[in-house]
Amino acid sequence: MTARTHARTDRTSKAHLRLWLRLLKVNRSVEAELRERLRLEFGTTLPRFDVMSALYRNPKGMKMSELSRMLMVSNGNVTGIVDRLTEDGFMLREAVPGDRRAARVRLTQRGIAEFERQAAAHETWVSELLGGLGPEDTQRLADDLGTALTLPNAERDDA
Amino acid sequence: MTARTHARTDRTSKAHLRLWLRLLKVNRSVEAELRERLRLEFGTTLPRFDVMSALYRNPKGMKMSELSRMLMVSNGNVTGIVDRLTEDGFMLREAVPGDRRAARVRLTQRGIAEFERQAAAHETWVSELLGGLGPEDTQRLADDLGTALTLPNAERDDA
DNA sequence: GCTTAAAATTTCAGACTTGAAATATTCCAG
DNA sequence: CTGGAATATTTCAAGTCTGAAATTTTAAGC
Repeated sequence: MTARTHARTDRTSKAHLRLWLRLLKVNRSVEAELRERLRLEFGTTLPRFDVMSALYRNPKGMKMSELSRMLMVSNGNVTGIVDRLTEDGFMLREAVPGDRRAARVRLTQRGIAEFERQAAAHETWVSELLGGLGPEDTQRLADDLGTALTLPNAERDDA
Repeated sequence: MTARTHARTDRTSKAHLRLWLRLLKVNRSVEAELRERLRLEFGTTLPRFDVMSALYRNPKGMKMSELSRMLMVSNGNVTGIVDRLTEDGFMLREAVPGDRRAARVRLTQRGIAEFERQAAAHETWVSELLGGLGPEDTQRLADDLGTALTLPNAERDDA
């Protein structure tokens, strides 16, 4: 390791750090705004929206563990959110035929209808909040972010 | 509004949405990994690290409301985190001379020393996690993200 | 001086989140 | 078929987070 190598490494890690802080700020700003609007317009929260979104894309339902893995949150966390959404009549737990341990969760008709209203507004809001980026920059950013992660977390679920 | 305009608008908002989902995934992956490592290596959490980081950059201390604004979290949230960090001897509350409502919070010597250890590891980790990006991509991404937000949240605090 | 609005902070209830422990069930080697 | 590892989920304690209400102090107008 020469002094020159150290300098280059250090500069790169500083750049990575700067990028991370930017990313964090954009993320927090957008999330804060989305949270506020979901609360005011639909009386719901971001985690609830996320769960409903995952189930909307999987009409046949998902096991709790699948939900947990896709959303990258803990098992216990999903339990509580699904509990509350179930109380509200937006989803329900079904038994899995071959396995009495597992439960399959899916949206009710009411849940589907409600989510469609929310999703339409959500897409508009996101586009508004990221409005500073034209189509080309947006495309390029999305692509670059796809290659950003070193971890083996890049699953093919965003086709 | 012609059909053509609608199509272009729709395509752009879909691209924004795709970007937002990518950003969310990168953010969650990196945060999950950083949280895990902070817990295992230092027995601390991301929110605690964030508060200490803000105070490290402001050695003279910050008011609770300044902390809250900079970190984009609620006032009540900061209160609890500062309480616990104070119990641990990493920071302390001082009276503000001219204003008996306000309190200034700053790191203790022990807090400074502890944060410096954490920050060094943190920078290494972030760079490792974003290792898929070379210096040029990193720079460009950071710049693009800086122009992403439409909201008036882009303060000049990341020099 | 008095009153009232504004500002700084804390408190609070409720939701979200984690990691670990507890439960229940399935799978499998012997 | 039986004991134990593995899997699916829930429960739990503790911390994080929010938005609103309460508290305390300051500032401003009259």
